[in-house]
Amino acid sequence: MEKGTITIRGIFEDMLTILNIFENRDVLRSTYTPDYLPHRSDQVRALATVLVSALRGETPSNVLIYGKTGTGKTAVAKHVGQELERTGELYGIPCVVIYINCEVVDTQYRLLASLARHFDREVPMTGWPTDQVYSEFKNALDSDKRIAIIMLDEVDKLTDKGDGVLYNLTRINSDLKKAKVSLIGITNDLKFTEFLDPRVRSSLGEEEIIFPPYDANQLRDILQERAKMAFKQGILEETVIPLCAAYAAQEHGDARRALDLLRVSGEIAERAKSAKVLEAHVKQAQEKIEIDRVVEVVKTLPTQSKLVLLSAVLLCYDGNITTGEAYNIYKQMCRIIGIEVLTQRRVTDLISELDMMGILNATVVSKGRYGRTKEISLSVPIDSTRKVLFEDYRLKPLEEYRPSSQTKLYA
DNA sequence: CTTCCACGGGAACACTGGGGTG
DNA sequence: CACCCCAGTGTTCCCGTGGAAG
Repeated sequence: MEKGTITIRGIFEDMLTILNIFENRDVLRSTYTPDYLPHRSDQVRALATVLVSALRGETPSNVLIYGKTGTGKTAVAKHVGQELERTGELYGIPCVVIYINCEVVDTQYRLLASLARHFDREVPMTGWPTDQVYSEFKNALDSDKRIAIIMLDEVDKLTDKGDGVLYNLTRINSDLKKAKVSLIGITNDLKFTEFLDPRVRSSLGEEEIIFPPYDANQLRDILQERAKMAFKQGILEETVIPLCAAYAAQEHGDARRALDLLRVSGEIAERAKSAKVLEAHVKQAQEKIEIDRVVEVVKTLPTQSKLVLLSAVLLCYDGNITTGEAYNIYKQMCRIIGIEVLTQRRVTDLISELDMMGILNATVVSKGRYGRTKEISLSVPIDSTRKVLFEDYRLKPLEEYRPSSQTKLYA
């Protein structure tokens, strides 16, 4: 950055003269739902085929939708849902589509509560017994003749006790006099059903729709489609879109990722005052996205997890880390900054969580006579992680801390 | 075959933030 | 108001278990 000698005068003119390469940047955001979904007509048709019976006054089968992230599950489901409601209105058949994202609403109570609130029933955030909320919802729903489609996005995120609600919901039809319910579960966890109560599994999975990942060609089509709306004419170098598509195809064909990449590439080009978006910008964007992701995740970690991560960071300089060593360092650091020390049991859980988030890599290794441990390695850039960790004021005192070698197992 | 260490499942508990009731 | 009920969450405690070095 320059020193504080910038001239204020003219600064805005300067900024405004930057070529605005975007026509409409929001088109590239993940919140934007396009009207046209390339390469998904099979899935749209499949879902519509199931739901059409609602318009004939029958209860549609429950549906389970599988597919990795960014394969268009949510977009398709919402789209078909809207279309169903619209058509229902046209024909005078009351269809209600309720969309719930279980990543936010992730407990039975909250799920039932938000369903009830959808029918304008007042339910407190907490406090009631669950069955009371359940019957509140049931009564509200049953007050009229209608068909309700409940879409549960990311059902797998419903925590362990979640299958209790699912079980109730799949059986709710026998309790209802006038209304009918059918469920649409959306998940990106292919093994989700293995975990489920068999009764729920068979009922929820009456119909299954698979969303395969996009290949590079399909991603290119999608990007092309959006780029037309997002950028001004002739701004993109020809290789940009294929490159974005190729990168994203490597990451399990995630369309969201591809769009992000394209948008960030554009933003980088814009900031570099380039008249065109070049291949190099895409490469920069790829790195930036990865780093941003890590920084964001690490920053929002709870203190204890940060501490555990920090001990891994400090240890990773001398090769592989085992839980035992990491735990010792962790303990010392807790004492230094006066934070309560968690049990080893808990710490292994925290490590597993970090593993899940892709910050660490932990694999169980058996060292024969010397027992069994998890071998930990960092899977993120060390230095930026360190930096982010020390941004937390509670960890600040540890900046000088060096793990003492007395913790080595063999004396 | 033994031995050793941490893994990881499950139960139990403490605590939080809310409600209803007398 | 005091008191008990409830769901949810984070934690500790207890314990059976894996598996290769010795």
